[in-house]
Amino acid sequence: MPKASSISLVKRKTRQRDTIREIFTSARRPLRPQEVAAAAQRSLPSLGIATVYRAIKLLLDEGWLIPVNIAGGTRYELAEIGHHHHFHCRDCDKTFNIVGCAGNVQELAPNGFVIASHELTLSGTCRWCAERR
Amino acid sequence: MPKASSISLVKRKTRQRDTIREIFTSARRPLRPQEVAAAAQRSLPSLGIATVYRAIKLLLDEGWLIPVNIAGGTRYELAEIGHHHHFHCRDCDKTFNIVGCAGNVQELAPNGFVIASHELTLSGTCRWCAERR
DNA sequence: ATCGGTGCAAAGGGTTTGCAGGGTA
DNA sequence: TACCCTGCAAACCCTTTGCACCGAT
Repeated sequence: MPKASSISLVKRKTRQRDTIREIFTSARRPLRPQEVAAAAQRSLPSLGIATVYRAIKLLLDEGWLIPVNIAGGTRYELAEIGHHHHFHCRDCDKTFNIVGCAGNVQELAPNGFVIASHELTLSGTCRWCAERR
Repeated sequence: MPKASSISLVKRKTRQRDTIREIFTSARRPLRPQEVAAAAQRSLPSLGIATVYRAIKLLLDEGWLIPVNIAGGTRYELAEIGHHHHFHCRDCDKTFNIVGCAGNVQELAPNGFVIASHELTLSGTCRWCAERR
C-alpha cells in the first residue's frame, strides 16, 4: 500500500548538506550563496553552486534559515539567532549582525497597514575597513 | 583647444529622460526599473528598457535618485524627499514611503563601526491588500 | 535495489554593454 | 555638423531547472 502523500518527506544526510549547514552555523554574519559555495568547496572541491541554492531553499522551507535583503543581493543566516539587525560595510560588502533594536516601529505604520516584521540596516564602514584607512 | 576633461559633461534634454523624470516625480513610492519602463512606454511605446537603466544610472550619479534595497530587487526614488523609511507589502510587492524615524541608531553600532546611513523597512500587508481580504 | 541528491549545462530573469542610426544643440 | 542618446541585440551575472549518474538508506 502506497503512502498517502506523493510529496517526499525523507531528507537524506549528505556531506554537501552537512558542510553547508556547518558553514552557516559557524558564520557570525549573513552569507551570500557564492560565499557559501566558496567556503564549502574548501572541503568539497567538486560541490556545485546549484547544490548550494538547493540546500538554501530547503533550509528556508524548514525555517532553519532566513533571508536578509541588503545592497542588491540576498543573503541568508540562521533563524535561531532571533531578532536583531545588520550592518553593511560599503567597502568590503560584508554584512555583520548587531545587537539591539530600534523599537517602537509599530507606531510608524500608516493607518490600515499591518506590520508583520521589520528590518533595520546600518551602512558605513566596518571596524576592519576603518582601521585599514 | 580641447576641453581639459575627456568626460562628457553635457547632458541633453530628450523626451525619454523628461518622461522618466516625470514618472519618478509623480510617483509617491520607490519604483523598479520595469515599473518605470511600463509607465514610460504609455507615452513613448518604443522606449527600451536599456534607456531606463541608463537614465537611472545618470540620475543616481547626479544625486537626484537614491536606491532602495527591498525584497530581492532594487528600487529607486527621489533623493529630495529626504530621510524616511519604507513599508513593503508582501501581497502586492509594492513599496510605500512612511514618515518618521526609529532614531537612536547611532548607539546600535558596535565599537569601531562607522555609520553613514540607515534604512528601516517594515513588512506586512498594505491598506489596500488588507481591505481586500 | 530504490529513489533522493549531486554536478553539469542549459534555461531564465534582471542588468549592462556594443554598435549603428537618430535627434539635440 | 558634431556627437550625445536611443533602440536592438548580445553579453553578463545570479538563480533555477532538466537530466543522467551517484550514493544514502
